[in-house]
Amino acid sequence: MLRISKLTDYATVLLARLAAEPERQLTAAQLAAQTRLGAATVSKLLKQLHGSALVSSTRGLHGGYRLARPAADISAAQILDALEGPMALTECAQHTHQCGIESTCGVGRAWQRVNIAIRRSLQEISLLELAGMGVQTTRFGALERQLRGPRELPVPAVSTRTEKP
Amino acid sequence: MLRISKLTDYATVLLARLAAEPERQLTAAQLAAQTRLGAATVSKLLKQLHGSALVSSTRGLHGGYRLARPAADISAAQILDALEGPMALTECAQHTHQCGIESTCGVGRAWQRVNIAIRRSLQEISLLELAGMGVQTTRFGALERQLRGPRELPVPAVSTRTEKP
DNA sequence: CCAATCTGGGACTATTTTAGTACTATTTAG
DNA sequence: CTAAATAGTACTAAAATAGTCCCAGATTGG
Repeated sequence: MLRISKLTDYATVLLARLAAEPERQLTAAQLAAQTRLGAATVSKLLKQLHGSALVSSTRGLHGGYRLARPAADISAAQILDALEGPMALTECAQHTHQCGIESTCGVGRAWQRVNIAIRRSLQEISLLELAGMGVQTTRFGALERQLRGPRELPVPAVSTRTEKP
Repeated sequence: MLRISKLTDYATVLLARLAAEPERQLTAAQLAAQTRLGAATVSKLLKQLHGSALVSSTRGLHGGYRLARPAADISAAQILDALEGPMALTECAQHTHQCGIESTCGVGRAWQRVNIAIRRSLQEISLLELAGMGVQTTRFGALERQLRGPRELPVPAVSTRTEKP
């Protein structure tokens, strides 16, 4: 349903935690405790984030993770990419095959454009904003502009992340 | 990967076919043949689209489907809604529970806003544009504006829908 | 009235994706 | 050397997605 996966959501929470204390180095276990997510899962996610160069790590005793760069320089798009691979709204946008439906397939092209537009929007949102550490002014640009409008902002529910420790 | 489901993609193709011949009434079988999708699948999709009032149907001999309203009045958001239900980027955006992570959960709120922004963008795109029957001028608004920019448009691949008839 | 041809609505199955776990290797401070 | 970390990989379980089938209801031509 055009939804991001739980893992991506978790990862954002982890990154937000790291962003809250940029100077400290936190271990996977600490982050698991703080976020109440499963230790194994947290560990896996951090590895992935490390692979995508969003966090840096030091191994060995007293090791841990921290953000690879300032939260302001990490975009939502990058987080998505790190966890879900380069995004493509439709399957056909990925391959280069021809499909049997030459006739109607301006459709593919159109979704593709939608795709790109969304992607660009996501690039404008930094981890700083996702973490609620605001500076809502400069960035959020296009998105924020659309949000301000005739309709009122719906009161958003608080997160419901459930997992057994 | 922030992707729409195959079925939604198929549905768009079907709608595009219908949009191409607004005056005719096409049967599920005809549409299946034209789009090369499985007859059963097409049938299911059309039922769903009918349920969401995107297409109208007449039963009995010489029955068939046609668009319920002009293609210009059907938005991408409506198509998404019809097939995937009201969209919510994260799981926590749906329920009203509290999650254990009160601390970091500006995150939920932020995704929520992203969500709404994307949704609003999708509302600006009509089936007419998705079908490649353009009038790219008036609508596409915010999205199109973002697309025009420093970067050049990547050449999009043609659709690769595969299914055995 | 009857048969043919449609749509309508479920129920069901297979496949794919996602989520979560476990185990082993490697690094490093003390 | 050892304890506490990360790194890598493989595996399992669960859930969502995709696709199929069947039968009931509607309509129309003969």
